[in-house]
Amino acid sequence: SVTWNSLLAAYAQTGHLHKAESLLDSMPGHLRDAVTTTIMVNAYTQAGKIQESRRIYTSCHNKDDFTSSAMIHAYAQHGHLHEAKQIFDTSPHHDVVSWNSMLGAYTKNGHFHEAFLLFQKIPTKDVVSWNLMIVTYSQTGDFASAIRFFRAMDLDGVHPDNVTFLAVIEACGSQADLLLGRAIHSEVSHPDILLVNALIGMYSKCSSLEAAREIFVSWPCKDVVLWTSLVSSYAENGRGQESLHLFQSMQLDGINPDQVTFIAILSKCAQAGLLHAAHTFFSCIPDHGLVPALDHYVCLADALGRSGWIEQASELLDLMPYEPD
RNA sequence: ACUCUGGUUUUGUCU
Repeated sequence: SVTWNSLLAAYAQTGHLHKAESLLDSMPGHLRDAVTTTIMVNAYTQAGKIQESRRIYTSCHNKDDFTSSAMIHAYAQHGHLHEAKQIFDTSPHHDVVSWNSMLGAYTKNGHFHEAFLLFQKIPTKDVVSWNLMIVTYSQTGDFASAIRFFRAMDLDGVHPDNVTFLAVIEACGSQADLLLGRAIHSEVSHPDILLVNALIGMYSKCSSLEAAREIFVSWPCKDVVLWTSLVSSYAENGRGQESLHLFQSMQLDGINPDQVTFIAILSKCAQAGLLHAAHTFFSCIPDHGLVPALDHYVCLADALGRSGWIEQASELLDLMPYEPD
C-alpha cells in the first residue's frame, strides 16, 4: 500500500494526473486506503477538477482527518462554502489542520466575521491558524489588526515563522512604520527569499533605500522577482537614473525582465513622476522579446498625465493596439 | 533525536 501510494503521490505532485489515474485503476482495491483517497482528492483539486474530487471522496469509504481536510480545502477553493462546512460539521473530531482548512475556507471567500468566530473556537491554535488571520488582515488593509494578532500570537505561546513575518512586514510597509518594521526585522532569524523580498518592499516604502539595498546585496541568489523589487524600489523613491542603471546590472547578472517586471517598474515611475525613466523603460520592452501590453501603455499614459501631458496621454491611449477600459 | 505515502497559511502587478 505504501509503495503504491508513494508512486501515486509522486505522479500527483508533478502534475501527471493521467498517470496517477491509470495507476489508480491498476491498483488492487484492497490496497486503496485513506491515503490513496487524500492523494487523489488533492490531485484533482490542483487540476481544478472539483467534481472529480467530490466523486472520489463520496465514493470512497476510507476517510480520515486528512481526507476530510483535503475535501474542505477542495470545496473552499471553488467557493463551495456550504459543502465545506457540511464536511466540517459532520466530522466527529477536528485536528488543528481541519480547523485551519475551514478557517481558510472562510478567509479565502471573504467571510471574515465567520472566520473570526471560528478562529476563536479553535482549542489549540498553531502557527498556521494565526497566519491565516494575520495574512487576511494584512491583505485586506487592516494593518493594525494584523499587528495586534501578531502580538496576541506571542502571548499565546506560538512562534512566528517566515509566513507570519512576511505578512506583518508588509503591514509595516503599507503603514510606512519604519520603527516597527525594523523591530520586527530584528526578530527574523532565518529569512527565505520571499521574506527578503518583502523586507526590500517594506524598507522602500519607508524611504529607506539604503536598507533595502543592503538586504538585496546580502542575499546570495537573486531571481527576477528580487531584482524587480529592487529596481522598482529605486523608481518608487524617485531615483530614475539609478533604477535604469540597476536594470542594466540585472541583465549583466543574467536575469531577463518579464512582463511583470515592466509593470512594476513603470507603475512606480508613474507614481513618482519619473516620466523620462518611464519612457526609457517602456521603449526597451521590445528589446527583451516582449510585446508592450495594455498594462504597460496604461502606466506610461499615467506617467504622462501626472506630468501634465494630458493630451499626449490620451493620444497614446488612442494609438495603442488595445481597447482602453 | 530529527528523517519525506497524503491534508491547511506567505513572494515582484499600474489605473
